[in-house]
Amino acid sequence: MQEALTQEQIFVTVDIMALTVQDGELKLLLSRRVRPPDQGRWALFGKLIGVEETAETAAKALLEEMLPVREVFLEQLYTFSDRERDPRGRVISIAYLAVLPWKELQGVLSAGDPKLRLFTLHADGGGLRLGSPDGTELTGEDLAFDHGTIVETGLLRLRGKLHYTDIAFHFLNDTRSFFLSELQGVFEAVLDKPVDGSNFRRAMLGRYVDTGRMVQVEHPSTARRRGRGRPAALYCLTED
Amino acid sequence: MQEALTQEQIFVTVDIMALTVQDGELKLLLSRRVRPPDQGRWALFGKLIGVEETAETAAKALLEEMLPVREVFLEQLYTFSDRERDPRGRVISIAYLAVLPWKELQGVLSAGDPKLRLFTLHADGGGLRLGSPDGTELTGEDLAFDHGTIVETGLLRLRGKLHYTDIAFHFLNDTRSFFLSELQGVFEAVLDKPVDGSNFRRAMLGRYVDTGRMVQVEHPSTARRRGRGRPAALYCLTED
DNA sequence: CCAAAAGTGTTGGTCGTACACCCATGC
DNA sequence: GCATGGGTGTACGACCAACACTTTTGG
Repeated sequence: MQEALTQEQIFVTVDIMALTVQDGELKLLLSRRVRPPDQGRWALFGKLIGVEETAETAAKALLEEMLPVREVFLEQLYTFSDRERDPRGRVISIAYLAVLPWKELQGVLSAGDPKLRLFTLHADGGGLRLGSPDGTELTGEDLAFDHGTIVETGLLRLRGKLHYTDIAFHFLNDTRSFFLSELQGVFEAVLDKPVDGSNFRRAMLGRYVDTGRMVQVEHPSTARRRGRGRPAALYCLTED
Repeated sequence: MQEALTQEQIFVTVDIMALTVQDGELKLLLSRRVRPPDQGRWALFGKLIGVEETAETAAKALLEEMLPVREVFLEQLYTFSDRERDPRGRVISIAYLAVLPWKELQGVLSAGDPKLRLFTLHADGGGLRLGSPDGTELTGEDLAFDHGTIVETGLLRLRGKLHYTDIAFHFLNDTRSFFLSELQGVFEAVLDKPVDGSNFRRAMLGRYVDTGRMVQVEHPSTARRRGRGRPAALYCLTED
């Protein structure tokens, strides 16, 4: 006979830190809380996990609640369990990092829900700096609960993983047709500093083209013009 | 008025993957389960989180239950939430990685509790291989619950962090008096492959001695003899 | 007892890769 | 103005060779 488990109630939630790159800037999707606690503050998306859900599936479900069905990059970040992180009780949060192409979000945001907003995300030196087009400037402290801490953790993780994983590609609107400069723009937005084009090109060509994971699909000379400057080559990510 | 939370009962536990290096081999501390489910199988240490505990403090408390009070390296690994991971119900586990100097464990193990055992840990290619001095050979599948998965995750994380963190030092019996070869032994045990002594020395001297985080405390010529071969220099980790 | 061998610690070099930084060229 | 390519210097790891100092071995 196996014993039954007994434990005082602990609530378990998932929180999603949804990121995208728009206009060369890293942006974080936040929602304004409409009720206490922390009413009126900006927060990550979160929900309680159902008994029939894993943390993964709960996070996916939460994302799909607001986005058209589509596969997005989702990765577990860290689990936060400070006693005072939620005044409603003992709430443990499993935080996830989501990476979205800007085009995915465009539709959702153009609906004009004032409770949803994209904030530019910077973290030079001490803390976070969040900005919105209407001039609002926030720090990590201004976010609801411990969400400032979560965002800091996520940003560090993202920056680290940029170099040795394929995570940057998930920011692209179309992985089957993009310029290297677009990819470079993602790197620059995430790292929040300029990247040397020459080295970047060499690195990507060596890491992806030489291994067949990426191919040039259109030669610049045959392409239609796309704005100023020398036409760029189009690349396509191959799936395997 | 803030709403009360309601959620069907989900249990939250911490599980600890405790590692040490002994005789040039990476070893994992496991305990044999004395009751169902998975009775008789080897498992990580785990316990339910109390309402007054954070995951961190719960993990620390669990470690101290079996070890003399002392600070050990402890780091959150990942949170596992598969629905079928525990037949007793909906149990989510926050897994922690603990790094212990062999000398810390020696006392506990010499007590002779047959429910505790150190297994050598290898992971070449496909899966895990766990070995014990009595000839027992296990794979990840043989462990209780999903603990095989947890151990794989932890090992990958440890190997990655070895290079850009100070985690290796936590395996040392005495961080105030050690040989570089001992530290190199830790690297070789964790990575499970030989490490070039020349580069290792250069890297450590550059990374730690030149920055003042490590100092040579005894010149070989003035040292008492310590076995065969050329006498080695003693180093000491400075705290800051 | 002494000399050679074997084991361990330490230092040095070369080579290829990768990145920072700069400059040149094509369109 | 932007995309692309080339070149130099530096840092670091893989791999190799030599040397320093000790214990062990065996005549």
